[in-house]
Amino acid sequence: MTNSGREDETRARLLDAAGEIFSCKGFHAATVREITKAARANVAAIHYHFGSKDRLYLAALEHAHAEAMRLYPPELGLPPDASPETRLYAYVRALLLRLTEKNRHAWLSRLMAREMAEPTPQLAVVVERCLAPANAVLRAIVADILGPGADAAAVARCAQSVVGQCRHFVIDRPVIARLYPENAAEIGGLDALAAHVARFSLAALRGYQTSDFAPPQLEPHSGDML
Amino acid sequence: MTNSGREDETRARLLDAAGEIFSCKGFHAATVREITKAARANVAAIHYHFGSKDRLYLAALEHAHAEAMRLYPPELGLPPDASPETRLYAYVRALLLRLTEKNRHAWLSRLMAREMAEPTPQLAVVVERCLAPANAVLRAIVADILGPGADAAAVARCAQSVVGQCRHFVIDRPVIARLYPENAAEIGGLDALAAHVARFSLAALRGYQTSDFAPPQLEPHSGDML
DNA sequence: CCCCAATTTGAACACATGTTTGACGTAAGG
DNA sequence: CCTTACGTCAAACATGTGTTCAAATTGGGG
Repeated sequence: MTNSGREDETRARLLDAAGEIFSCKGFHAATVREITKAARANVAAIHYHFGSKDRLYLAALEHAHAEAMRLYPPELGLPPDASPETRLYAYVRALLLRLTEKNRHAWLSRLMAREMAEPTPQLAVVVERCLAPANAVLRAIVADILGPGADAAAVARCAQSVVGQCRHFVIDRPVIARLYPENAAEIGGLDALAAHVARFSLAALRGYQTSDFAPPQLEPHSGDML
Repeated sequence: MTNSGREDETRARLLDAAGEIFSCKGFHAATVREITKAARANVAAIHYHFGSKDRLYLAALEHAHAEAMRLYPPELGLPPDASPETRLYAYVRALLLRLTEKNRHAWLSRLMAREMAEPTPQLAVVVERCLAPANAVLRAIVADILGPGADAAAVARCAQSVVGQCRHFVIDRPVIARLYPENAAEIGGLDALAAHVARFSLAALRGYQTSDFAPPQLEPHSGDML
């Protein structure tokens, strides 16, 4: 302690500052000096408390994961007898909330978003443990709406269509705003976005199984990909 | 050799190597020495041909943009009398192709994807010039399917829902694969993905206007965001 | 043949980074 | 009071970075 009581405090400040700066600038662009300055600590404090910049990054990710799960658990606090439509809306809204969290830890899930664009081996496991339970909940909701005729692949694809919309509206928000410069606010706030994604996805799920869509024959692409 | 004729060749090799390495490791993580080594050129060649690492990055982005537009133009080679459904499928397929391009320039659109996660001021303009025309095409298709009763905001949101699905299925593919480890191939190849996104989105657009969905009242979130 | 401009090269520079060191200050125990 | 352990701090270290420079190399023209 330096002193009594203060010992863990700088560690916690370091964790918070690291999460915020890592999420804003990425792992490489963020410097330990910037983090320690934001945390009002010395450069050596990182090595003392965490060992290295890498381990600090890992610790910040685990901390963010724990905080996100604590604030927005997959159950969402809904009554178990809620309709699938309500549960879908609640799931979408909670996901958007987790992705845009700006209250105490503005960076909670943005770290994970950045990880997906530039994955690091150790953290894939963390992402997996964080995303898998929530995704199971979503698939249950989707399966309920699709009905018994849907196979697992269709359920999985539709669930990812829902997640993809949410991630895009939040993560690519600066790009979307630039695409509609005249009326950037047209896209709307979080609740309007949640309503749109839920409405769009609900209509999609209801008409998915009975769709008469058959992909037309187009000129084949040169190389095989994916 | 060094002279005459070869002068532009190293510049082209530099451009190719820069695009590949920048797209794989990001701007900060990529080093000029790695790029010049991949291009079989000297470190000083970057400064000689482009002036700096930043300008090389900008040149690589513009080069990638031009190549992507040349290979997969927004018109998609469809007959002008094609149905909106066919045009939607073709647009989705072309977008997926652009995002997964692995033939000659595996990194064509991945640079843009990385830019969105970690935007740099100068390149936002490039992204804007690249994405805006294609997005106008998509909005026209979406407006056709939605019908005359849809306002601009609804069209914009639905168009972004389509784009978001495509980006998610391609960019977050490693995450999706980890979510379904038992049957990773279940999601399917590019054509299957294009068929799913088109089917999902078509059902959504057809039912969007006549949807009876009303967002249920949930406990409000603490902070206002976005 | 020799000179010239363009291009490439290896080596060095200045700087920022992550990391380490050793001293300093603060409490607790004898 | 002295010792000890722990946390903090400023300063320095080693390394890798982008950048720069002058010499070397190339092919074409007088």
